[in-house]
Amino acid sequence: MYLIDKNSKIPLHIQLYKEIKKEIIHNLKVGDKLQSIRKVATIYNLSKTSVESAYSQLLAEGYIDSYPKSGYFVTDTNYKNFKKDSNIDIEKKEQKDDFLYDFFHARLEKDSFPLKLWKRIFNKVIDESIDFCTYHDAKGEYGLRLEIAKYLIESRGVNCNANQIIVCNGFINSMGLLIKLLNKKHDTLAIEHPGYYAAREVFELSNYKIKKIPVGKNGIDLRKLEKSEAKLVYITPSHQFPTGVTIPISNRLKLLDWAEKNDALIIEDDYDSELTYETRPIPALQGLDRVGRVIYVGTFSKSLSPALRISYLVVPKFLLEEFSGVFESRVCLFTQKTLERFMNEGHWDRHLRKIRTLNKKKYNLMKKCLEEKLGSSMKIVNQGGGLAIHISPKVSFDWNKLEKLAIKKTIKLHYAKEKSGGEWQALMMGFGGFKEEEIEDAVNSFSEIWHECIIE
Amino acid sequence: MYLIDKNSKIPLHIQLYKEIKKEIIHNLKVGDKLQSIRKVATIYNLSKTSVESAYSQLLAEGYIDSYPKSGYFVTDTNYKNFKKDSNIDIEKKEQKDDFLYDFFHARLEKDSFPLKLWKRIFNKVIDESIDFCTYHDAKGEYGLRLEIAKYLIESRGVNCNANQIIVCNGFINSMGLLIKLLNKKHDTLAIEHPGYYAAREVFELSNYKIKKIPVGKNGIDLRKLEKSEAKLVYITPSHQFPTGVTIPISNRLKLLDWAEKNDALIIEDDYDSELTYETRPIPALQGLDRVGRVIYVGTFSKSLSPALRISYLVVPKFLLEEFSGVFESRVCLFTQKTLERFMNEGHWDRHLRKIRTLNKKKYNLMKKCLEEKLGSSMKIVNQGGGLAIHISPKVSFDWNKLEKLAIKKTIKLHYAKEKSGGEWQALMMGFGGFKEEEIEDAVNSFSEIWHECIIE
DNA sequence: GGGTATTTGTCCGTATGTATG
DNA sequence: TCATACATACGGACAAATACC
Repeated sequence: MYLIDKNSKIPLHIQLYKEIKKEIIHNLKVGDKLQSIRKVATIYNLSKTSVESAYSQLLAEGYIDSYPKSGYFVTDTNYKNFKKDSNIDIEKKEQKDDFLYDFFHARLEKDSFPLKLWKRIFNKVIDESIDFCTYHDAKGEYGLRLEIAKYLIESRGVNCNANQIIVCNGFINSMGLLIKLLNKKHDTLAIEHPGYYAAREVFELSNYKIKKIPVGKNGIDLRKLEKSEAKLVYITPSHQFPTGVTIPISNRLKLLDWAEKNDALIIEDDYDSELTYETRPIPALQGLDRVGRVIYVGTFSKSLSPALRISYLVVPKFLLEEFSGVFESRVCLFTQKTLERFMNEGHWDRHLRKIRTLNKKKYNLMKKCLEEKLGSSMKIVNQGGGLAIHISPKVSFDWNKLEKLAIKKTIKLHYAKEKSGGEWQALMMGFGGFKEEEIEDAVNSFSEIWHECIIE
Repeated sequence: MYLIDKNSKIPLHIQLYKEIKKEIIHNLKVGDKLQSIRKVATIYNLSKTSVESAYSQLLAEGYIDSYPKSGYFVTDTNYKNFKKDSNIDIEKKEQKDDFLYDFFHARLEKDSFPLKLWKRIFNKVIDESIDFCTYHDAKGEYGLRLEIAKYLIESRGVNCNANQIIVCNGFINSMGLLIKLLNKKHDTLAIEHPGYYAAREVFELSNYKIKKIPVGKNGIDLRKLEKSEAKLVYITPSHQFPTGVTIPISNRLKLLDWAEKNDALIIEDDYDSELTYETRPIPALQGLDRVGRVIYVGTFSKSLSPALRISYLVVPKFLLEEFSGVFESRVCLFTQKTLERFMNEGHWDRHLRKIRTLNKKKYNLMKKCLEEKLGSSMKIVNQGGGLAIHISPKVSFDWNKLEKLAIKKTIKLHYAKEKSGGEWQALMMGFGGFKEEEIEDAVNSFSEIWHECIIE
């Protein structure tokens, strides 16, 4: 006896389908005959179509077989699987630690992702019924690569075409791919010091030897780079991480010279180019490269959403062939197509303009608040663009106490501790993750613990 | 065959109306019966209403007559001369290097991806406004990992919990991650021969030494595996690729013994487990493992869509810590969340049941067609599950000619050429990518060239 | 045991409700 | 508000399998 509720919101054929499925799983044996469509329709006062459609769903899912003009019979494929009687020993989800304020520089403001828009575009994309059943271009969808190339040429002065773009799946994936390409020719990486730790770690994990090259006020020390004899260097020329310095044009040319003479390669990470708000943004180093020694690395994680998992490489043409072979597309096709359309319809440009304006406002506010609250006890170490203001104390200061107090107050601070040449210790007061209206409160909270650490 | 463009701004019923009108004028005779509304709706994936409305317009304009409960028939008033040669703007389809028939085993039937459903669930997910602005769990979303664990436990007999699952971004990415983990402890991989070339290539690319171990009728040769002294082996125990053999329980236990004694690891690739249709599927090797020597590899590419880029690893607990650190989430959050919900609401189970049922049907049809068309000139090499029937000629046969003819007819054939022990050459007649109604035509076309290659 | 009435799956046309933009 | 597209629900027509006389 099936329970069918005519007043339920659940359609009749679905109700019936579920009831019969239950019956098959619990009470019926292989080969048992189901009641005929007409019989069920009569008994439960349903139309034949409803019953028919319930049966046909069960048929499609393999619960029953149909023998035309004869009846429906329970199939032999309803194995009880391997279900253990006990429920899964679900271990507790690891508790994510949450902070009151996190001064990390490369955070995105909550709700900055254009959800509504993304939804609309996604729906358009999915209605276009692309072929989701075959494998796709290993470098990423051509249309998306084209949009990225257009953007890079126009906004970053990069010199490339769509075929040089490879869509990856986040910064680390980009680096991983690169390493796969290079590891037959390179085993040593030169990297700025202080520099981006995550890049160093990826290469270290792949057993690269790391040569730390100091960073001066004109960026990486070229003489020491030359002396290191490395043939591969990772740099952040537009805004050095974490110092924020920019390599001037003269040094850029020297760097390219170095690469050409030594048959070396330069990995240019343009990590925060989308976020800065200079009136005259610095074009990419790659655009100056005439001989194909620069590999350009970019990402949408910091400007759009880290949850999308889209980044890209721009590789010199001579390296292109190496990417064919076992490599495969890395990013969900829906996401690629949606981003392609997002860019193509101009939303990307609009989005960037929006966050740039916002970041400029936030930078000014952050600076004002810091100066007001910390006043003469602090000096600002770097002033350039970027999403953080680096400060250090002008007075005797107890760094250890600061760390402890910050933990106690659940304020996450970020230090630039590495030493390059002389001692270099600063706090990176990032504002990327704060909303405009949060900044004052955040600085206030920080100011309280800061002042406690000043040694009289 | 009507051309219906779902993207077009022209309403579907209008498009259909025009197409049918064209058909009536050019190809149909008075009294010919049109296909039923339901049939057309199914074939072109339209709603019955759209078709009905096209038909009713044709009815109104006198192209067809309706005989209720019986069908629509072409009337005798279709004067051919009033038709204007209006703009024949049928767009050219992009010419992909497409095959007439591709007998690859692991293809998905076109349109098998549940687009509508996916769209609906995606919209639900995006309306929940998750936090898209922070970085997420590096192993993959917890909820999704839980769903995968539930599925693996119940349907594959895998012994795991959600924390052992790591969401990756396709088979090669899974392997890449694994290699990163292992390369400090392993440099040699044992692999079945013949075996899955893509797995071998990934390891080769990472400079692994490869030991090819022959496959017998009980799967990988255990004695030779032992003699190889490898400490890492890649196998496909449920359906060996490409021979289709299954490792029996006795050998599975021996394999696990070997791993335990030699402190070795087993990579179990369960690549086609979702697709097969045996009444009693073979549980995973991993489920027998009591000491944590098995790494289980699975994917959604073959059962749902390769465009999603979702695969997963199940790693033994002792390896888990190694995965923290620089690794980062690999799959678009939207996609993860959508899949999580897709599984949670039971659609995954239903989807699997459907494709299994379909595959069973297709297997039977394929076998029947092959036997009918090739008859005594062929013998079936393997009969087990899987998505291909392996055949080889029983008569003198010109393999070279077959290859050439296949190219000429744009039929893509797949060979199992590798020799293991004795000569072993077979054609893998895969049916995964065909729709049910295509199989007969595909085999017919193949049969034509097959017979030309028989040497009298 | 052979013809006939009934049952049965399947295909069909139609009407109405509902979500979407 | 309106058109479009789809989901839900109804009952008729048909041919083959089955049961019955």
